[in-house]
Amino acid sequence: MKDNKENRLLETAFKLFTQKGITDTSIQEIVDKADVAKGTFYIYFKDKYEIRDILVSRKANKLFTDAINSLNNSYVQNFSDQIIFVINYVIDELNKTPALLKFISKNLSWGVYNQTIHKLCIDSENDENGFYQLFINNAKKNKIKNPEITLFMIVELVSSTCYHSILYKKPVKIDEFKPYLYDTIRSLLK
Amino acid sequence: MKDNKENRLLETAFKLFTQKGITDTSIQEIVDKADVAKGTFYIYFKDKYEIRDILVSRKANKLFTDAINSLNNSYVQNFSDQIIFVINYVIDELNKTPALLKFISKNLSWGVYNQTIHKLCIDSENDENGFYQLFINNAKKNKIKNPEITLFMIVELVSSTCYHSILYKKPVKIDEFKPYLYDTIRSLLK
Amino acid sequence: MKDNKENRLLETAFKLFTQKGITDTSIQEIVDKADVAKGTFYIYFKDKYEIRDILVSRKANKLFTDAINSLNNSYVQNFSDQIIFVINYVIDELNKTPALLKFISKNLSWGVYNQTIHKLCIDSENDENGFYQLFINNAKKNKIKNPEITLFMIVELVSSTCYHSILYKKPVKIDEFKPYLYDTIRSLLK
Amino acid sequence: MKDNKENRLLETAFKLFTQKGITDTSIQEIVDKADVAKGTFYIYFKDKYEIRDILVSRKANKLFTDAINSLNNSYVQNFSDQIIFVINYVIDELNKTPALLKFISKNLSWGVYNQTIHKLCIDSENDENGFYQLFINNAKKNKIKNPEITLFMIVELVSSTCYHSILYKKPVKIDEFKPYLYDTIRSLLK
DNA sequence: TATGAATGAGTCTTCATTCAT
DNA sequence: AATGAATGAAGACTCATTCAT
Repeated sequence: MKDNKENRLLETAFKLFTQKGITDTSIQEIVDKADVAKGTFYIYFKDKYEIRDILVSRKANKLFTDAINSLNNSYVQNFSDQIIFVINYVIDELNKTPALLKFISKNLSWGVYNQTIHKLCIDSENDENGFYQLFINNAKKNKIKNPEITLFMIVELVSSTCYHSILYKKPVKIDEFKPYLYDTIRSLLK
Repeated sequence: MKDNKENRLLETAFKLFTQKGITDTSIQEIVDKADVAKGTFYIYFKDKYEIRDILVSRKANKLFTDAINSLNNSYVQNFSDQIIFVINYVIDELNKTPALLKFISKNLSWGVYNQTIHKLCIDSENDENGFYQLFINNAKKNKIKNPEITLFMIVELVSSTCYHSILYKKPVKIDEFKPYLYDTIRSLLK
Repeated sequence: MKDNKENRLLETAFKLFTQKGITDTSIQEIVDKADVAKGTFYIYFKDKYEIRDILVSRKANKLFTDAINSLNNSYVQNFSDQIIFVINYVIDELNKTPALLKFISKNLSWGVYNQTIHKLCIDSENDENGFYQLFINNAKKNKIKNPEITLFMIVELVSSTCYHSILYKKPVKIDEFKPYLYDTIRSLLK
Repeated sequence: MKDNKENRLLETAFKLFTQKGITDTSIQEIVDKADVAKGTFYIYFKDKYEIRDILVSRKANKLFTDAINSLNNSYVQNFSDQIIFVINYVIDELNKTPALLKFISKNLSWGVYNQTIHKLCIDSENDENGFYQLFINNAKKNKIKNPEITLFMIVELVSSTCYHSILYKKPVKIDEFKPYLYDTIRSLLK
């Protein structure tokens, strides 16, 4: 990641967005902390919201790619185990950086999520590489009736419950919650 | 509900909040559409966010109360059936008014939800009346291991998936999605 | 002083004016603390500034009247001693209630002061009673060249220096300052 | 003084402050008359009161510096004469621009005055240059018992009486008043 | 590319004043 | 005489966006 002005703006915006929310972050603040002139912002971005979308996409992509890469470097073969491996990787990452969790959750709508997933798939040369492909392909082999709906439920259940469990430790902390979550996922994959 | 200025402000704010979001709604707009002077707003509310909190609480309370009342007027006896009855009632209501769904979802955090639930319980004369009590009590009788965590997963799964299914009809419409959802809930209650 | 609404408003306004200044005191605050309706304010007073003027006049009048009465009850005969007696009385009173000093100083312009003095004179049945008459008459007897200008200098010197000395204890406290002040006044009266 | 926006704002604010007082001058009015956009005001100043403080300091400093410079260019040697020379210079200046007198008087408290005087002293290379130093040093040589208190009385007497004499010509015009004032000062310096 | 002074529309908030009851 | 809900003008302040350099 080069230290050019564009990247400085992106990273500074990310810090501020996660610290105080998008609404409470002004462009003035971003350019000040990025040590860049105000006009420069408008050379690279249309407005605050463009920078937000780029960030969500970047950060989410990296998270998924890392998870898939990690899976590929492992020797996990069983389908359910693979899915839970990926989910567990992502949960652990988000548990390390709750600010990232908050940011992605607040801004990663199902639409954007789908786009992101879709992009990951079509961007990867090999169809097998993406999480979506991994899931759909294997789901068919495992005779899951409606893979897309099952994936939808898993994604929503995981993201929604972990959001609260990680950020507010309610009703229990994430480590305590994981067994219940993974049990439920396994039962959904049968 | 009387047509006094306070209520006009509340209802106008609700319309605008659901149409364009809280951030993009100005107090000027609220008072203009409510046909009330600007100063009048500040007689009744501290700011935009106070009006939001009152609305979330009001609307959510009504939804749950109506659902429980409807259950009490029915003859559904089985625990799982009761839970699904309540959920189905709420889903149908929200499906009729997607704006309400959007508004509550965006603003009803787990904390506020818990408070709302809690209030519903302690306000009711009979302990059995609230949804939370209904769930916890029956869950024990049905030997569910950790009722609170199970409820948490159900609530998050339902709210998160229905949000997308109702509002964006993705991945499928709510009517098509219901069977999958209720199956999953039943399996969680075993 | 009867506890009617008019007096409640006056006394409440005085408290607030001395505590936080006139600009920072709203009519709302006055009526709230006076436990009176907002409209009632406008029955008795035109606006904030009318209440201020009434207060200044009342408070200043009382101060001077008390001082003169005290002088009349004493056996001080010498002219300089009488003047200093009155000044000392006023200084001691203001030193007890610095809020009153601040309030009067900020609002008792030379014009209003003159009016006040004038009123005191014409309102009193006996010409000899007022401070102004006391000064002018005796000054002539004592062959002071220009009594009015001398009084002007004394009044301004006393009010200006005591304001700082009492309120800020700068450059010295009032008790330490008094000897210098009274010496100067005596030399002005020669 | 360059005709940039900052200076235009300062000078416009000064005019308005002296004409109608600070409270009755709105920022909108300042920027309108300065022919500058509203936002520009906030680039240079935090609020109305920052602009006031800058103005008081600037104007008062200039007045004192000019007076001292004028004294240094003269051949007045006697202590009392020097003090009266400076006072007379300042009175004449303020008499030319009563608005400046009003503005400084209302805002130059003893504290700020002292600071201003102090600054003038420590900023000058030669200790003898400031008015305060001039006074204190010579007062000692002239065996004045308490120079600081004497200066205090002179400053307060001069400012308070001249304020009324210049602005309201009461009880007499400044030219008529000067002899009495200077006599009093001379007697204070003995 | 890069700058940052300047803009001015837009927002929140206060508060003196009115008036129907 | 008393009320207090309602008004809306007026003010402070913010900030995304532009543009001449």
